[in-house]
Amino acid sequence: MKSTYPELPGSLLLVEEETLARWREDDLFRRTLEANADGEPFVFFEGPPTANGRPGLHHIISRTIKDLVCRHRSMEGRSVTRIAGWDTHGLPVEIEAEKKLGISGKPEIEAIGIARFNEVCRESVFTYKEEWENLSERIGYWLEYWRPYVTFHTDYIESVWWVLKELSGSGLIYRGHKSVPYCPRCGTALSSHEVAQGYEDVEDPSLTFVADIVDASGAPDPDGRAFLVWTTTPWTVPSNVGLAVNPGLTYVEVAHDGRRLIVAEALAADIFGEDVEIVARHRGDTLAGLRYRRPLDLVPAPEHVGNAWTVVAEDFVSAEEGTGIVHMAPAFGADDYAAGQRHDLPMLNPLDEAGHFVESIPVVGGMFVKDADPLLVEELRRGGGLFHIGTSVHSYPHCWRCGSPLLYVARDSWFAATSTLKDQLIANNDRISWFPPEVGEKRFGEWLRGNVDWALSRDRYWGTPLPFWVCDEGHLHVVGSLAELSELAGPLPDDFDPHRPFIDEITFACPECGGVMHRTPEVVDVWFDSGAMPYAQWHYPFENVEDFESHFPADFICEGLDQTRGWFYSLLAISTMLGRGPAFLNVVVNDLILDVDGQKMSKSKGNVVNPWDAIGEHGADAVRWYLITSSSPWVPKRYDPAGVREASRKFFDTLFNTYRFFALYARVEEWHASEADPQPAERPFIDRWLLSRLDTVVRAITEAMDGYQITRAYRTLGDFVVEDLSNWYVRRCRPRFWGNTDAADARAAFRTLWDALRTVALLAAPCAPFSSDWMHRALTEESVHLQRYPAHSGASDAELEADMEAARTLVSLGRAAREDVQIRVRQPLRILYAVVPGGRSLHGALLDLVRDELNVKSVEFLESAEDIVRLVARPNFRELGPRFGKRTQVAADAIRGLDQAALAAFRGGAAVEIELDGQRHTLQPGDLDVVQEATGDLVVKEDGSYTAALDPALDDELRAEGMARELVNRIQRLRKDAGLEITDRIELALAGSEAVQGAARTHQVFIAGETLAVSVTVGDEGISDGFEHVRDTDIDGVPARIALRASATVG
RNA sequence: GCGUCCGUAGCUCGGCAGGUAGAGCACCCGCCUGAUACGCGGGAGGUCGUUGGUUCGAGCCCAACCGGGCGUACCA
Repeated sequence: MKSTYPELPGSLLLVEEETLARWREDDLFRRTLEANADGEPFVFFEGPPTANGRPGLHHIISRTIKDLVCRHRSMEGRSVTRIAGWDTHGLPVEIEAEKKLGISGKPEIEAIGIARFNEVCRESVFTYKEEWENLSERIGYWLEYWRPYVTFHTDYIESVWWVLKELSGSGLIYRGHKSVPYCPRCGTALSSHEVAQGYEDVEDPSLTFVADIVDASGAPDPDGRAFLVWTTTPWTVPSNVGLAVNPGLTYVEVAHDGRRLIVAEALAADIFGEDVEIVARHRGDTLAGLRYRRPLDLVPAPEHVGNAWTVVAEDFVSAEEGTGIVHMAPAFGADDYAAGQRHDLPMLNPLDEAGHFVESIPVVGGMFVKDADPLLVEELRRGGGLFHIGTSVHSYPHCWRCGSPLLYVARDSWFAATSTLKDQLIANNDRISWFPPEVGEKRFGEWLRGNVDWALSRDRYWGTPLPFWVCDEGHLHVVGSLAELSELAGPLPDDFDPHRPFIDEITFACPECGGVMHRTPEVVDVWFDSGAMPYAQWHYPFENVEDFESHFPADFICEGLDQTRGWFYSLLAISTMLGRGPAFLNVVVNDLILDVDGQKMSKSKGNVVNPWDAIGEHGADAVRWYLITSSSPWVPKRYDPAGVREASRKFFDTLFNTYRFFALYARVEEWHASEADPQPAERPFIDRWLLSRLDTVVRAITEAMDGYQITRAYRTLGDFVVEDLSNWYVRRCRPRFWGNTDAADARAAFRTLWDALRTVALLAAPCAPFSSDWMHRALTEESVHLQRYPAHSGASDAELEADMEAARTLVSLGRAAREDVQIRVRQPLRILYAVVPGGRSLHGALLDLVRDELNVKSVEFLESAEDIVRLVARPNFRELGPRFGKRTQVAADAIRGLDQAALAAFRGGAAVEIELDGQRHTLQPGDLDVVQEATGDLVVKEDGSYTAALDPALDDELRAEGMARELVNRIQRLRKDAGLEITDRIELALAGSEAVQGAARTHQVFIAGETLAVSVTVGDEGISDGFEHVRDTDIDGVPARIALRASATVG
């Protein structure tokens, strides 16, 4: 049994500190895992962050959601495995290492040596590991950091190899020569989802050049005809080997400066102006096969010329932009490459690995491509081939890590043939529930429908080495395990590190031809690492086979929207290629966190919020609560510290105050939950109401949580705590908690409030794990995180709740009426007339409650006072619409026009008709509401179908009572100022005008009772020297004198 | 360009299968002040981005447009 109810620490921050210490002491997280070890699994996958970057505020939102969902399921008894993960390979790490070593680019890396370079990578991988772990702990994100999966660990790599071997076995791995996005700085190709991360608007040259037509022998065209060609990449012009036209478009020859320039007809006016001189017209297909002189003769002609420098017909050519004639450089463009293959166009690639022209090229040798643009334009001008040069802004892909503009270059790469499984990818995606759905259906769905093969290889150093060995004959052997490798190549050392450069040295005899097999030098795309985590986190299939089977697929994952093409895709692509269906079944997507002004947070803008600052200022629970309740996770969220403060004040302060109230009196009265507490059915109306509300709230929250509508769930809880629990239940029930002579009633009140607080703690636990745990321990001495989440019992009573709703609405209206006539609530009034929709009327305790709240002697429901009532018809469009169609408004007008007698009759159940265009229609009960409006000297307030009419008339009796209440109010203030304890008894003397004295005498017993006065004397003569505290005061202009002293009588 | 989300009171956001606009904060007025330097009540404040359309009736459905975010795309 609870010995006592502890004081709340002074702030949320202190509550969190204290709770965090308890968790550490109790090793609580592990205990929750152990408690549910035999429960039905709820499978969660942690998307691995890179620990060589610091965690930001945006990480807090997804981590809060992850934690919230996992805690919720855990409280439902599910066994939730929450293995941490670290993404440790790839370009981000390598770039960091380059900086650390003060080098840049592949030649410098290789000069230092791959061994040394990778050593630095390995060291930097965990730079911020501790900060991540500490932040996770501080925000209450429970994750099994003691057994993380780490993508550079040998076991992990071995599982990735296994995956690759499986894929290879299914014929999904191939080496291809394709045009791929290529980062010249990093010297490697990128996958399409990496490219998607780096689009930026840039200003590029807009170049239009001339390509003179020649005949088969190379002689100029006798008519001086030439093509006009547009490009935004002048550096590709030396590599031009073809022009493409659309076979179906019409092209025109335009006389211009002695030449006849060919462009698409649709664009002629844009290029030459309205008064173009058109000399001839051609269909595109008739132009195909024409030869032209290459615009720049810098790159040596290839050995196999093929159809170089001829016009080809391609459907992708449009007349939207440029000239309608497309410059083709198959070495630098996917369309160009494909068309080149079709038409036997050669590839001219004068670039080195770093995107520089090779030294042997005249004019631009050794230059970076983008820097060469102006020189090439100048070169064109000199040869007479320049038509126009300008600039245009368009969005262009950049390296997602280093920011260099990407080049599209035809290169050898390893691919996974995902596009052959497009239908399965789509089918598997259909089995995933996305929150919000449109991300899955639209954004991700579109992406899948446009799926291209996954370029897996990276020409880099720090990554999972591709386990592909190739011999001179071109035979491929994929190694799927370390055991297999040692079988082929001899024993491996115990501490074998599968990374480069060591792995590169391993060779073995080709199983097919006996030749020497060397490992292909590339490493794998990091996204492949992370997408393989479902298997590799268990070192599957080498170990933990059962663990893996019971933890696939994930029931739930949650990451930022930016992972749509990242982790979400790699998980699905790999599981689909393995034939295992979707890797996850539910995914919550969160959007960006913006600053107060809606700007993206970025270091350059200096508007980044440090998560430690946010938590240090407001507390983790407040930040968590704010992030969850301010708006749905999937809409961009503006982070507003003022909003966090408000959330904190509103929810946490209210909840804490409610606890303080409970604890204060529970201590005084020494109440503890026990069998002696009355059963709910035996408790007063308001207790049963609160318990009903609680059950309704539990049901609503459960439904919302099950549907991953966590924002809705916690808004519901917040509203309950503030509106129902604190502002209504506690406020109404305050007197029941102290000095209550009805012991059963006191027990009922304490028990109800205790139950409510405890249930709120349980419900809040997933979202606000610290304060809920503090409170739950304070109430029960047990951690909230080892309890079961509340299940709704069906105890809710809709009638009860509707009655209370009606009462609260009437109270609200009554207050508004008092406001109108400026009569404060302390002044009693005679009567309130009330109308409640549906003919509901209130009785008993509820009626007392309304009378008490409004301080009126009686409340009458208007059936009994029809002489002061006017009936008003309110048409119900929902019913009338379907019945009257176009004439709904006419019918509504007719109903509004019904007279008092007709309405009274209708209310009484008689048949009433309206006439429309000569036709009579009998009104059905649902067609209209008959509402009563008060008339006369009453103050009337309405809200929907509610009406409250207050009689503001005062008489002497009411005035005296009002005065008595004012006196009580002043006496209480004086008591407080005098420093008396709540329970101290006093001796009281009152004096003042006739009104004061009269009221004091009439209501002496009342005043004494309210103020704990053992004696009351009235009149000036009563105030003698013996009173320590004397005060002259003023009650609405009436002077009064109050005197009191502590009584010797023990209370 | 295409796609998607968003646009509702000064600010942050609700608005449940279309039935005639809400909450919180801030502001103003009042009340309360023996759990709560907090609370309560009230008030003012909106042509629901614009324009059309469907409908008896549109914040909600459709179309176009405007503004913003994000995504996407090697249209050279």
